[in-house]
Amino acid sequence: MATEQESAQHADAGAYDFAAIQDKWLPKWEELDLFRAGRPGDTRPRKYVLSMFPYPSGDLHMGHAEAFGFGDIAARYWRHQGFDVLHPIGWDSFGLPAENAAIKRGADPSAWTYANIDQQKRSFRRYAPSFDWSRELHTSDPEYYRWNQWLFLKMYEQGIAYRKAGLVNWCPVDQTVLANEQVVDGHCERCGAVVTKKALTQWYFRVTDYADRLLDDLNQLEGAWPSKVVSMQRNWIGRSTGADVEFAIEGRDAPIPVFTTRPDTLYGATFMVVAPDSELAAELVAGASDEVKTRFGDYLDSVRAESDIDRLSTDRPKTGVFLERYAINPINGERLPIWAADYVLADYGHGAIMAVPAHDQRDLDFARAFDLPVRVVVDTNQPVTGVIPVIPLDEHGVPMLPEDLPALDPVSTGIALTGEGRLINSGPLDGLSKSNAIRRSIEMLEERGLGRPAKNYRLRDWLISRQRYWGTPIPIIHCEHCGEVPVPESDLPVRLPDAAGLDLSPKGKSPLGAADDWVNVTCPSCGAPATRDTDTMDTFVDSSWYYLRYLNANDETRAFDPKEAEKWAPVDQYVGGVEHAILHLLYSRFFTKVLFDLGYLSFTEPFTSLLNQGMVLMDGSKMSKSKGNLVEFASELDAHGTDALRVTLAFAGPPEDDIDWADVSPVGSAKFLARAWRISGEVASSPDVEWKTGDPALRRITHRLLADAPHLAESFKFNVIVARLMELVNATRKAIDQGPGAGDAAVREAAEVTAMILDLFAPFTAEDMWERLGYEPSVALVPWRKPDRALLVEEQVTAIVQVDGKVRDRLEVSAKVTVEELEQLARASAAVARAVGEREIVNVIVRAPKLVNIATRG
RNA sequence: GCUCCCGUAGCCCAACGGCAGAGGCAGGCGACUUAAACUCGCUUCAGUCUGGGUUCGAAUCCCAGCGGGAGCACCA
Repeated sequence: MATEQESAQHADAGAYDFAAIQDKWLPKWEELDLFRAGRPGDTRPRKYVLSMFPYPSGDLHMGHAEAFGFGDIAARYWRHQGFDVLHPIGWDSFGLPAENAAIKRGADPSAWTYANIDQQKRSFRRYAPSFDWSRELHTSDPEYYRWNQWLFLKMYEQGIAYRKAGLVNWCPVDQTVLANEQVVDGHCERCGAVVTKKALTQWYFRVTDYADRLLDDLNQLEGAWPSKVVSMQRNWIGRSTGADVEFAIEGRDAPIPVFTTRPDTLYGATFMVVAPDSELAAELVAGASDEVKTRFGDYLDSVRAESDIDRLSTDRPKTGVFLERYAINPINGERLPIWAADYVLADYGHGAIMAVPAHDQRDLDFARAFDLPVRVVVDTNQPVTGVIPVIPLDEHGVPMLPEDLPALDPVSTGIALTGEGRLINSGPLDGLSKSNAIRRSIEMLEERGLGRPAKNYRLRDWLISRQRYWGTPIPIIHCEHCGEVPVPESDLPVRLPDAAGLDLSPKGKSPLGAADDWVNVTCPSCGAPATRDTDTMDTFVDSSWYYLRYLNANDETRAFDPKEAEKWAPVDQYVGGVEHAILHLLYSRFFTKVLFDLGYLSFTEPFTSLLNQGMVLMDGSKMSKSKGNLVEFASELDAHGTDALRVTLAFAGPPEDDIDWADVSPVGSAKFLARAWRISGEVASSPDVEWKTGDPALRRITHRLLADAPHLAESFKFNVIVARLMELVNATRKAIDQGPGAGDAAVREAAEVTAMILDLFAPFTAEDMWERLGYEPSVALVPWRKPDRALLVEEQVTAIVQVDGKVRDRLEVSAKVTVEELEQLARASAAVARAVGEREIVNVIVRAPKLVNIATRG
C-alpha cells in the first residue's frame, strides 16, 4: 500500500508511469486519426508497408508482438522520412480452427471467429501499431470472398482453374485434401497427422504453367528477400532440363515418352521402369501373363498401403516387379525389359524412366537388387577439356595417372558414376564430354523424330478444393446436361449456407453437401435441376491477393481498383514469418502474375522487400502451454507496458534471429524508457533555443545518430538503433548532471531527437516526451531532423600508429592532417622507434587522419 | 547424403579490410535507506571456434576442419 506521503513524492518526482501515459494517449490518437493513408490532396510520396495478416485463433501472442512490432517500426520510419504510408490490417479469418472449435464446443464458426477478432483488436489497440483501420478486412466476409469467386471464374475462363481426377494428399484427421505445399515431411502441415493418398476429382490452379516465371523472377528478389526464402522457392519449383525420348513398346502401337536429364547416357540404358500406380503400368500389365498380373497386383497393393513417411525414408531397399514386356531403345534398337517400381513416381515426368544403372544411383541400386545388366558409357576417369580434373591420390599420397586408376565398376563398388567424363561405348557420341554429348544426343533424337528438349518441375499444380465448411464456396454448378457451369458474375457472391443445422464434423465430404436448399439449384445455362459444387477453397487463395484488397477494401463494385494498385502496389516492405516461405509467398507471386496477364496489374512481383522475423522462444524452445514455458502477451503488457515490450523485442537482436525470452530484460527496457522520459521533463530551455549554442560533444552524438539511423533502419538493424538511443540518453544524462546542464541547447536537441527516433519503438513514451518538450501531438508525423554534417567530422582525432599491423602508438592530430605530416609524426614517435628497432622500414601505409602502418623487414 | 546460414566477454549482441565494444543482462564496488527493494553513479570481464592462406594490416575475404541451426531429400 502506498502511503499518502509516498504518492506525493511519486507525483513530485514525476515518476514514469507507463499505464497513465498509455491511457492518456490512446483516446487522443484515435481522435486525431493519425494513420489514415491516401487522403485526398496528400502529395507526399507513398510507401506500402504490410505485415502478414493474422489468423484470429484466440488472442495475440508474443509472436504477433514481434512480427507486428517490426512492421510498425518500418511504417513509422517511412512516415518520419516524409512518406504517406499505407499500413493496413485485416483478418485471415477463414480456416479449420474455427470449424474444429465449432465441432468441439458447438459454437458457430462465424461467431467464434468474430469474437476472437474482437478480442485481438482490443489487444492490438493497447499494442498501438500505426494501422490504418479504415481498410480493415475479413476474408470470411461475403464482401471479401465474393472476389475470391470472381478471381476463380477469371482463372476458370483462362483454363488456369480446372478439375481433374488423381491421387491426392489426404489428411485423415482433418478429413480433407491438402496441397503439396501443405505436406511437410509426410505430415499434415496443420495438424501433424500422417498424410495418406486418395483418388479424388478435385479443383486445381495451373501453377506449373507459371513455373518458369516463378523461378526466373526470383532473380529480381535477390538481395531484397532473405536468400533463404529465395533458395527455398528455387528448390521447391525444382526445374530440371533434359529431353523427352520416345521408346517403342513391343506389342503397343504408340511409343511412350520418357523424361531424362541425361540423354547422353542413352547407350547405357539397360532397362525401363514405370510407376506402379500409373495408367501406363496398368495398361502394360494387362497384356502380360496371369502370374505377372497377380504379382503386380500384390505389389501395387503394398505400394498403395505405404504412407508418404515410408516412402520418404531413404536407403530403403529397392522393390519392383518385372512386367515381361519390352521397350526398344530408340538410339540402338536394343530390347529393354520393363519393370514396375515405386521409386518412379506417377506424377513426375511421364511416370516412366529409362534406367541407366552405371550413371544413376537409384537405377544402380535397383539393378544390383535384381541382377540387371550395368553398362558404363561415360569414362569418368578421363579428364575433360575445360574441367579441371581432381587427380586421385594412392595410399602413399602419390597422384595416380589415369592408367593406374582402378577400373570403373559400379557393380562392385555400388557407386554410380555421375561425374564429368568422356563418352565411351556410345557409337557416334564416343569421345565427347558429358555436356557436349547431352547436346549432341538431343540433336540426334530430334533429327530422327525420336525426342526433343524438355523441362520438368518438382512443383505440382495447386490443389485448392477442401472438403470443409468454413471457406469460400467454389462458384461452379454441376448440371447433368451442361457439365460444369460457372456461376454468373451477377449471382456472386455464392454465400455459405448457415452453419446451424449442418453437421460440420469431418466425414471426408464437404458439409455443404447436406445443405439441400443451398445445393439444389437450377442450371444457369439450361434451367434444368442442378447442384452446386460443395467444396470450398484452400484459405491460401484468400491470402494470395489480400494485399490488393486493402487498396480499396470497401469498394463493393470490384476486387480492387487498378488505379489504386498503380499508386500503392507492389508492397514496398512485407514482414512475416519464414513458415510461409513456399506456401503463401509462392501462391501470392502466382496470383500477381495471373492478374498481370489478365491486365489488372502492371507489375509481376507482389512484395518488393521481405523481412522474416525470427521466433520468440523460451529457454531455447518454442513456447507452448503444454511445455509450461508460455510467456503471455497480455501479462507482459500488464507488467511492463507496450513500449517496454516493443523495445525489448526490437533490442533483443537482429529481427531475423530467434529471440529467447530468457535472455532479454523488459525491466531493463522500462528503465531505459524512464531515463529518456525523465530527461524530457528536465530540459530547461525553450523550443526556440538556438541549436548552434549547444554543447558540441553532445551535439556530435545526436547528429551521428541522425546520420546513421536511416541506413540502420533500412537494413533492419533496429537493435543497433535502440543501442544508439541508449548511448544518446546516457550522454544527455551526463550533460545535465556533470556537463553544461539542463539549460544547454544541446540537451533540448538531444531530447527532441530521442523522442523522434524513439517513436519507432516506444510510441507512447515518445509522444509524452514530445508534449513535455512543448510540442503538439503527434511526434509520429514529425519528419526527422537532418544531420549537420559539420558536426560529424571531429577536429582532433586520435591517429593510431601500427608497426607490422600492431598498434604501437596513438597521436592526437588535426582531422585535416596531411599524409606527409602524419607520416613524419609517426616516424618521429619514440614508441615506434622502439618497435622498429634495428629492422628496415620497407613500406609505410598512411590513411590520414586515422592510421599509419609501418611495415618492416629484417 | 546434398545445399545454405551462423560461431566475438558468464549471457544477448555491436564493430565501411584499419584502436575488438555501441548497448543491454548478469556480476562487483559505492550512494540513497534503520534495513531491503527501487533508483542513481562507478566498475571487472573476451583478442573473435580450430588450422592454413591472401594482405602493409583479417572478427571481417579465401580454403579445410570442428560445433550449432535451417532447408531439401527416390523428382529420373
